[in-house]
Amino acid sequence: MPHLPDDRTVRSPAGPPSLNAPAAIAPKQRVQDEIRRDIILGNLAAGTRITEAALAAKYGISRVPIREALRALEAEGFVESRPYAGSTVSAIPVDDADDLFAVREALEAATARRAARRAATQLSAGKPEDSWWHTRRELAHILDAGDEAIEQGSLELLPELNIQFHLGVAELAASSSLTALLRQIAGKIEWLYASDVDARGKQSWSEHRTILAAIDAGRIEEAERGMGAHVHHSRTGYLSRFAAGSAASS
Amino acid sequence: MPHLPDDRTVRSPAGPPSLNAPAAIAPKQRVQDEIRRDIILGNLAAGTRITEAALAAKYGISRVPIREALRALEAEGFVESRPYAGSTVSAIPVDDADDLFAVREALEAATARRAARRAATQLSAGKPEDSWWHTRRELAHILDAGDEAIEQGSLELLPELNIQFHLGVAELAASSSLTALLRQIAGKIEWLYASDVDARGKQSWSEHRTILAAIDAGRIEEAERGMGAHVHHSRTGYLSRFAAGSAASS
DNA sequence: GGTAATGCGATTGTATTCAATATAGCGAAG
DNA sequence: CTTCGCTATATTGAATACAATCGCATTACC
Repeated sequence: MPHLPDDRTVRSPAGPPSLNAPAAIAPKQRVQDEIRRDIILGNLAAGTRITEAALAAKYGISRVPIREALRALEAEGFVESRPYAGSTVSAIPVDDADDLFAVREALEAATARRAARRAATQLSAGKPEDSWWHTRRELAHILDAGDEAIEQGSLELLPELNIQFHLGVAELAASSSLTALLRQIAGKIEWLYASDVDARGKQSWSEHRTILAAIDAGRIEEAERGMGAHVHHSRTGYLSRFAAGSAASS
Repeated sequence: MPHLPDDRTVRSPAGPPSLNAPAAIAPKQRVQDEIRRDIILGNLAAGTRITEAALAAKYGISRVPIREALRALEAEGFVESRPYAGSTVSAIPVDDADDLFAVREALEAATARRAARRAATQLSAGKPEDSWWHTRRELAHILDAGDEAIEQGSLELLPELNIQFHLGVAELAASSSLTALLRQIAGKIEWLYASDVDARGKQSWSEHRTILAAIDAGRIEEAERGMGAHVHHSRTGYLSRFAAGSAASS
């Protein structure tokens, strides 16, 4: 964790507790993200036994938030738990890669279409909701950040930005069900791709602006087809690179 | 602890504590299922504010397992929580119905294909794993129970059996990722269908045997197409019945 | 010597208690 | 009369303490 130089056990004694932004994320959320990150990056190998006490000691908090984080990660499919038997790190779903991409293709095409339809509605009404503008602004920032990361050669930032972009589109679609599904799948995709961080995404990042433009203009069909093709490119790219023995047959 | 109607400290005085089946399900799991059931059946209306203390009092347990159950339900999309602001029952995802069915179609076609491919492998190897036989036997029971329920006119059993069948097929596919996704979607579909329990499934139940036969025989393509068509029938049936204003366009 | 019962340690599940935060209600100023 | 600010209470988040359960090693017994 090189980017956390400050001691995180310090209780932020100075400075306002929270102005308007909930900047101080809850410890539960923090450890959840941290553990998931460790799993995705391979710091926690599949099958590793996880004890709550060890995590509690590691992060300096009690077991209660650790438990909730583990339950959330269990729901996300990163750990598996049995009553009174503890939790273990799940196996990387490499066998499911092709199917996960297939589901994601249908899912993201749906979110893009919904987002474009909502944008068209907002445009015709002339009175966009501010939540729409908020998400739209975030997406612009994400696209800029990705371009800058590519220019500066810091490609390690792309995977996270990629997820944020796709989740942002799901936000524009204003469908909590689809967003939740995408979040679950995106985690797995990220997990699959983690070992090939560099070669990924750079070529497909530019497609994001095209997709977002179609959404903005309310071109429903174009947004749907564009997103479907985008995910499909990612799928074929992954399969050609890793040659997963999954069903490319028939 | 003002009053404890039933004495939960009693330790099942008669009978062995647990033979081989973990019959005594954990309270956490029990309340989770109970709350989800209440939400699906409409006993808890959308937008209802849920307080942990009330649930703890209702079920006679402390807040800790209640919290974990709520977190799990949050991950499943049935409740929404904000830090320090409590949880509320989510809205029925009626607007997402069409998209959910679309995703489910891709998902279940994938699980059916995987299941059939696995069956073909097991057949050619001549040495099926016992986990496969276990799930396969459960599926037979489920199909029989469904037929019997239809004969006896107790259609209220069909929705649960329907979910169990589809989850069973996912089990045959031996993909925890896809199973988790299907479980999440199935809950939503069940939620959507809850108001129309009777008219549902009876006509499509017979398709299950055809699909399972294709899986058993290892006819991969037939299984995939059969399951896809099956889900598609369900989709059009739902849309024609409820006429959701979702995108039937293009 | 092998097998099954049993005690022990480790770990998870639950209860209780305290701290942090948000929301509702009230009062005062404009 | 409206609106802004503040306090008061209710509710969630976290920490500590206790109980229940599982796995394993030891040991008694056949």
